Amino acid sequence: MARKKQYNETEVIDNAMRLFWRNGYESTSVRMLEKEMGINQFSIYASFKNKEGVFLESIKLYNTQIKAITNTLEKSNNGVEGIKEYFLDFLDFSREGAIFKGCLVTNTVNEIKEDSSPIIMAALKRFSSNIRELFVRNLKQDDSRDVKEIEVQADYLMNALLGLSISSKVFKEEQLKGIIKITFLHL
Amino acid sequence: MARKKQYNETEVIDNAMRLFWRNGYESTSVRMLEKEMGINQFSIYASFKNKEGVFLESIKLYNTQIKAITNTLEKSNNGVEGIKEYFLDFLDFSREGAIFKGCLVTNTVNEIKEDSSPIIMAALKRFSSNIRELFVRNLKQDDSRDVKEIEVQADYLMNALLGLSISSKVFKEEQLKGIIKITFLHL
DNA sequence: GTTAAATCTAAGCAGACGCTTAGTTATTAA
DNA sequence: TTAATAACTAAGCGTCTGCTTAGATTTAAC
Repeated sequence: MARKKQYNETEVIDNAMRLFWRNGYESTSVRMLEKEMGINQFSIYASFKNKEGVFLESIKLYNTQIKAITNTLEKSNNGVEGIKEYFLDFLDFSREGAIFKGCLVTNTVNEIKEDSSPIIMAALKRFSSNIRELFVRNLKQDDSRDVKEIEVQADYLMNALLGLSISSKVFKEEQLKGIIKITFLHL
Repeated sequence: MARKKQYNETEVIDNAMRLFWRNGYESTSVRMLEKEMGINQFSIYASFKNKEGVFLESIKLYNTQIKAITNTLEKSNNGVEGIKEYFLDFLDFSREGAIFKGCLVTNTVNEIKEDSSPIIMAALKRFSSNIRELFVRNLKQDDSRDVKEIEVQADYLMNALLGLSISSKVFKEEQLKGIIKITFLHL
């Protein structure tokens, strides 16, 4: 029989994901992935088929890691307050020290052209639609809420969250806190 | 003496800008610019120095074109209502038929890495800071407004606008209208 | 008409891209 | 210990990148 893989796939994908996150999809080269993942190009292609495959696995891992936050949202019965906490947790999750990297998914949605990478685009849309559904669920917990308004409010919250992914790269942390405060003022 | 340029610089930049807008900065190649601008690579480099130069001129032109919208904002005394109109006008400006291209500046901020293109990044920051100042100006028109809150509200509005640049690529037009409506509800 | 200068076209540079192939090394079950 | 097999390294494939160079063409002042 043959020898076993000398590396742990989850570990090398974690490195890949962090690189994509910092650097974007297109401008991350396979040579860079090689160095960051610590394995040879051949091994990359053997394990993940191609660059797109590495990215899809990165999204999966990102999803798993962000689950720690979404889980508290999923299990909370705090309605709007729970969503607000999610916003703050997300900011914490998306930072590396003082640097905010935004949301990996949002970054990539904004970068990728639908027709050049339809598989990636589909994965990204699935991801964000899941979060929107969590917002809807939490909004429904508040009985006083107009049912017809809930969908619109979920869109509004998604818009604010997408905005934060960019704002966090430009604004100071204090400003971000202010933005979140106002976003939830009238909900 | 020598012959004159066979092309109008503003016209070819208009074509370049539209291509950057549709396609992003990095993934727009000089060969693509050649075809879209309708002039040879040599002429591109002779007139604009390099790809970065073409983009900087594109931003300038974008700025000029969006001035038509910001001017009404600048001259209006409608306070918050004026800003709301700006949001709607921006959506109209950023569409090409049924396709929303987002804001050229926001798209690029999200794509570019600060240390790889500092000149471009500086130009982009200048642009968005100008818009924020317009928001502050309009918010101040409303006397009942808490002065300390104005800066935070301007950040909040910028966040919503940045969000719209992405949302418009993902959500339906009806949803966008709903988002804008709620964004201004409590202001 | 001549000359000078700036335009134009088209070919090509070095380097980076995603991905593959050839050949060596290590590991496992018989 | 052997033989099979998969992971490894390293070199290289064709194509594209931003940018330059060489040479022909056009224009305008003298």
